[in-house]
Amino acid sequence: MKNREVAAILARTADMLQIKGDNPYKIRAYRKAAESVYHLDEDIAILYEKGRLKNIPGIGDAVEAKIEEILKTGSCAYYDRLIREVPAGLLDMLAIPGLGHKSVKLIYDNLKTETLDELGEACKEGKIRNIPGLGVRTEENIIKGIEEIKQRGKKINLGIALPLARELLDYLQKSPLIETASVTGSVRRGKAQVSDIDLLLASNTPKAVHEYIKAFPAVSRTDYIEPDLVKGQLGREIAFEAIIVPPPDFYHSLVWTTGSKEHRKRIFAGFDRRDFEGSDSEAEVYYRLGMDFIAPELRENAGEIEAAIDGSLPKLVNAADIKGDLHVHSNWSDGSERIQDLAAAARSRGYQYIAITDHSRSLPISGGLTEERLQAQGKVIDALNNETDDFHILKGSEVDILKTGELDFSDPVLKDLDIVIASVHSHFKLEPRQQTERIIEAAKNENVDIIGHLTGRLLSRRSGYEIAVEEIIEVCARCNTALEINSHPDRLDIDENIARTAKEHGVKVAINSDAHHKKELDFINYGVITARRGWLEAKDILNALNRDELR
DNA sequence: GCCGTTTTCGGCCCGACTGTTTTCAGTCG
Repeated sequence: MKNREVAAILARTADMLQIKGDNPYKIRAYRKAAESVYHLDEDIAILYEKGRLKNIPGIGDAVEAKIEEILKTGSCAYYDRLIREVPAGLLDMLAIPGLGHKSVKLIYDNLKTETLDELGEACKEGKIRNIPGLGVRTEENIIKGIEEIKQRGKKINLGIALPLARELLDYLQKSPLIETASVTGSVRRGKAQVSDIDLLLASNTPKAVHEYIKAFPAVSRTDYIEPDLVKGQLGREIAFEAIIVPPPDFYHSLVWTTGSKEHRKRIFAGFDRRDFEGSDSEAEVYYRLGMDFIAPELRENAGEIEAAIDGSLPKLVNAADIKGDLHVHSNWSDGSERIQDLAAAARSRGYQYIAITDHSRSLPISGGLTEERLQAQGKVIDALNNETDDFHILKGSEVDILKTGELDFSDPVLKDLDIVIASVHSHFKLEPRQQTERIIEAAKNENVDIIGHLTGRLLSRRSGYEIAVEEIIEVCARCNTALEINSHPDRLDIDENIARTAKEHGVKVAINSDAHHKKELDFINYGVITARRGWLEAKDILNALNRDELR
């Protein structure tokens, strides 16, 4: 049982209690406990064995007992009882934007609709508008929300898929039955969302490999087996495929299965599988194809084949090129760690600098800083910087772009900071023209260095706001304002396409973690993958600069 | 249900928008 799964049970407990209309503070307690468990640095099972669960903030006697039960049995009686009281479909309804726990309960009490489909039907029959407190707009909103959910399908964010794929890969690589193994498919190409996890294995004993795969603890089901293929499920909802090939075919198959389909179709046209037998690397496969090695992230038939033939592929940015993180939240706003602890974590990653960029005052839920507190924070940072020469904490802010395009701090205050990220956190539904102007206004401010999460998309939850991206990029190019690749796996915003456009216009890109916990500094890897998919090189990246160059 | 450098009981981040109302509850960030 992983931290993530324990956290999910606690979070669903909170959801069900909320639908039932239980004590709001109890609900918040469960949410907080779920958050804490999710962000633990250590394995919760190990903490439990050491008897240290109660050291976790937000976990007291009651939740401790439940976690103990969950670790031992996979669930707990309290949770099971709630499941019987609250139909699972009601939790799905919470994914509809604008529909919260109260409305879900209200609709259920009146109509007894238990699933998304039933709810959709009720809307179409005009039954929602008859419920006191709800109206036609709510009805329309629900229909739209359900459509969006259906359209998204069952895609998984890379942030979930990649760690799982690596875990399974680790396990497979330990087996003497398997000569070589790799993650492959869309996960290997680093797509922000994938539909399944694919692995490629080289082995002469596929049958024994089947048994070995089935024995992996996270494999919950194997439902399709052929001599060279195992299809199944990891955990409760993630599909995987393990493709088994004879060792001499491995690298050809790796190129083949990594895809994309369009890339594969074009490069292998006119070739035969036998042309690649015995290749000892992917580079050799590409060599036999008459072109340079193409990094997996580029294999989308977006010009990479031509570039590989004429030797003009970009030298893609690597994680090792990143010299610091320019977007991190401390416990001065909604982060959970002290500035010095974040700095220590960044330093141990080999960074030269970190920027503390807490929220500004207009975002009260996040504990946004007033100008006075921002100045006080600056003094704390000065003092920390005085203690060391080989690492630097930059004074920054993630300042809110207000509805008008004005910023949440005055220019003199911003001018004093080392780095300013301007981001939209409110009024997502402005007219496209107004929304575009609003961001352009911020990008033009000479104190703004970076525009944060440009489109505001949240993968699987919310599309970005409607803006004229290219127009904003042109302004950024003129005003020397950078764009952010927000590396949070729920955002990956800007995406690879916008990143590539930015590069073409000469706009620098900052790859930022937006960490709220020191552990989340690791998110940067997803940002690097996205940058690579956008053809970016180290010279395009703001925080690939050394500390002195950056300043 | 958690927590405590005045508390083992009585507190527990907040402000704005939306859609429903006709003064406000629900949702969001």
